[in-house]
Amino acid sequence: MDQSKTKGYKKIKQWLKANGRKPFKFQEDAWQHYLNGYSGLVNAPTGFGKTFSLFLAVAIEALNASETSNKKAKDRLQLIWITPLRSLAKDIARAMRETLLELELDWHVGVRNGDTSQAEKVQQKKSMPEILLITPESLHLLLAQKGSSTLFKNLKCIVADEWHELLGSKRGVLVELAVSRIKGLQKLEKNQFLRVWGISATIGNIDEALDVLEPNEAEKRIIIKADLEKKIIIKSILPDDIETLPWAGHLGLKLAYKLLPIIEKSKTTLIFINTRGQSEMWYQHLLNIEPELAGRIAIHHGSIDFELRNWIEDALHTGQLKAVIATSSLDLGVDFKPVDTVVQVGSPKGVARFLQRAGRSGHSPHETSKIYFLPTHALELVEAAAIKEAAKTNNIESREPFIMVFDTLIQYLVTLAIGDGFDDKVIYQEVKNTHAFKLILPEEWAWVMQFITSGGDSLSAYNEFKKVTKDEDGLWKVKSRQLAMRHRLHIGTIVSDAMLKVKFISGGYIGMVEEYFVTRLKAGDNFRLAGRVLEFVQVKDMTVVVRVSKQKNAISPSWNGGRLPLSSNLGSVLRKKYNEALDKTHQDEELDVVYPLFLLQEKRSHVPRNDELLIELINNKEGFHLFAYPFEGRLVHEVLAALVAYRLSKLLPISFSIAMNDYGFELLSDIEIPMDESIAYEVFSPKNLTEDITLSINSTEMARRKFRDIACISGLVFQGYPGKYVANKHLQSSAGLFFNVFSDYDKHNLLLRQAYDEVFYQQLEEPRLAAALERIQNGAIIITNPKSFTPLSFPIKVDSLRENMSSEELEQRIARMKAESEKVR
DNA sequence: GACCTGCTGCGGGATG
Repeated sequence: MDQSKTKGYKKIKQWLKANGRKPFKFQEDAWQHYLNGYSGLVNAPTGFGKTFSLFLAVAIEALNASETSNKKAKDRLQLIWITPLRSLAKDIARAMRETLLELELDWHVGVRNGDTSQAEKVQQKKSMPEILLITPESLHLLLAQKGSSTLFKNLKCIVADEWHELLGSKRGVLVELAVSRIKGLQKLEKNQFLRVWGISATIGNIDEALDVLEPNEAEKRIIIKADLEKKIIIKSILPDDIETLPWAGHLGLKLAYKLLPIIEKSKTTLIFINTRGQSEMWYQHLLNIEPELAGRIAIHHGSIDFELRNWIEDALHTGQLKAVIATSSLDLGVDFKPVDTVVQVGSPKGVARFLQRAGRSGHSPHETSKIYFLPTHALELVEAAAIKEAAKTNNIESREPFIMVFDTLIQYLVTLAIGDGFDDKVIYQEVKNTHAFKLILPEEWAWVMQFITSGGDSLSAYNEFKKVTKDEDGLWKVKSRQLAMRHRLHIGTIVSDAMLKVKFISGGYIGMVEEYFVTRLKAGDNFRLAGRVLEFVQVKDMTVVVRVSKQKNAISPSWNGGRLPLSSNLGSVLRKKYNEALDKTHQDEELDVVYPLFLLQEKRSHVPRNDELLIELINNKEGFHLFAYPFEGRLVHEVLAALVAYRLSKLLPISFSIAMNDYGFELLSDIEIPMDESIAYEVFSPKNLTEDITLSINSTEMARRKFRDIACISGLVFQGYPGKYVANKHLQSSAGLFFNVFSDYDKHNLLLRQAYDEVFYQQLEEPRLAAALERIQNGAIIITNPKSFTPLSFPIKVDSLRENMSSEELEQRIARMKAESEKVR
């Protein structure tokens, strides 16, 4: 049915017209489909009003129904808007409130998350706002409330904003489960209005993204793709001479001076750096080469105090700050806080991340986004060319949804049990209808139920694991109030490392550092955080107390963050660009600049073709090196190196030390490594892959480490109260205890199985590894014997040296390598 | 010809 003749629809169009705006076609598409009862997914570039496509659809519906809507205060809730970030909720709420005012629609917009005050929560309990902006965690907390099952009676729509961010994580599973429950509750009330919509940036598996959000194919579902091109210009910051760019390295300070004019001529600049520690170094370096920037630039990353970060975001927004150096902490929030210019320092490792960052500039529909790329080593210029091509052909990474995560399921069931309780037959069906658990077997469900009611086979002797019991009304509930409170504190799937807050003696928080970093400090030592040099005084009440230091130089804490491996999309385009660089079949200025390096690589060894695997055998004083370059990212290379080492050692007793980077890996041995074409095909074979991986790496140890998160999420381990401190060691050891008990007495424990699955599929990326080996089998293997290190092998060598050496020793070693290299020349 | 690596995100309320 055409909805454009309805009262509300006309009003919205008039209102837009009065503001000099015309809806995009995709927005009207979304309104029409929403009003006709569809669920779906909206996919459009940033800056085109994705938010308004759905928010206004719900508003139209409300305007159409305005006379009849006279609901009891309790039944007000119409729209749940899920955002992955608290800060986004604030910005979206503001925009919605302004719009509602202008539309004269008397609706309230509420925000519900960890920042919401107790008073406000009580108020919401009495009377929900019509629109509620909420995080996945807080939505589960809502389900954990007594009396929550009536809240969703008149709910019309659930929107998962930035759905691509949640999709590839257990937080996405939280959304799936909450949606399944709310649908079930509406079925009970026989009031089924609910439509489920996602808003997503472009990802490789957009169809699957919809399947996860609305798995029922019988529903009316649609994907609305905006037929709009966002123009993006990618400009590499090129060295005047390739020789100024190092062969190896990740910091990139050598080209920093080229950034100054860019910062100067832009009103606001966002500089993305890959790591927290490096962002501190860049900040210091920019101030050193341009003291005028003092007070006009700032750092923003995950270990800087929340308040300070808020201030920085606002100051950039208002133009008080000229530039901010940031990690992925500023990836999101594109639609509300655009900047003039964006710079990416070093490899972004993936196409999607790079484009998302680019989108923060030139944000309105007809502007062009511009992003500068500053390479930190020579080969990164090839990455720049590869990203340009991937962006042009829309070769964007997928986000793999999680399935069969029993820790999250266990948490969810206890959540329901501390709320209004649950009927296991009903919930089983609901859970089985989600994407995450559609493969769950009746016996697995029975195991989960047994686990939350009795603690399972191995924990049945302990009362604290008998969490859930059947009530007189036939529903499963948690009786203990203390247990319920502890559980509420633990809702969510993010498990953090032990961090200590950093605070001035005089008061005022600066940020966080890791526990282990502090253990190495003694009183009087200096370190750098949030761009300031701080003198360590003491640790008191689990807070690091510091004062301002007069020293200029200090160490930067390194935080043990996640690793960002090269995505396989980028890897494959990268291999292609290697050929074009040597053949000069390209139009990339970046490749022109690195051309001399490719010539040298070809002269000393070989530039691998698209369908080739290059193996370099180099023999020097250090020993016998084998380098191989699959371009699959360092996580895959880590496993691949162990696998090849294991298979070689079956041919002849030999041991290796292993090193890798995003492009390839190295095996180093004292004795000559047996290698020819037939051996190469054999050791890079996908045959017996799973068994050989298991034998070549210590999967038990890896699973044990994964189990820490699983133990926390499933509620086996209590992480302590917020603000109170539980030592990391304690957490690891008690999770380890459970791991041992389950391994010894409860082999069929599903949480144990999940730990191994997570190791194989997420950490080792077995499917990607298998695909890489398949590709290698079908291509050629080229073996060369260079006389010295090549442009490809050198960076791996430097990285491997760095791991075991101080920087001074490293300096000497590099000087020696350089000298030896020159002799050959 | 060549050095300083490792991201982000969340989080109590029932009862007197």
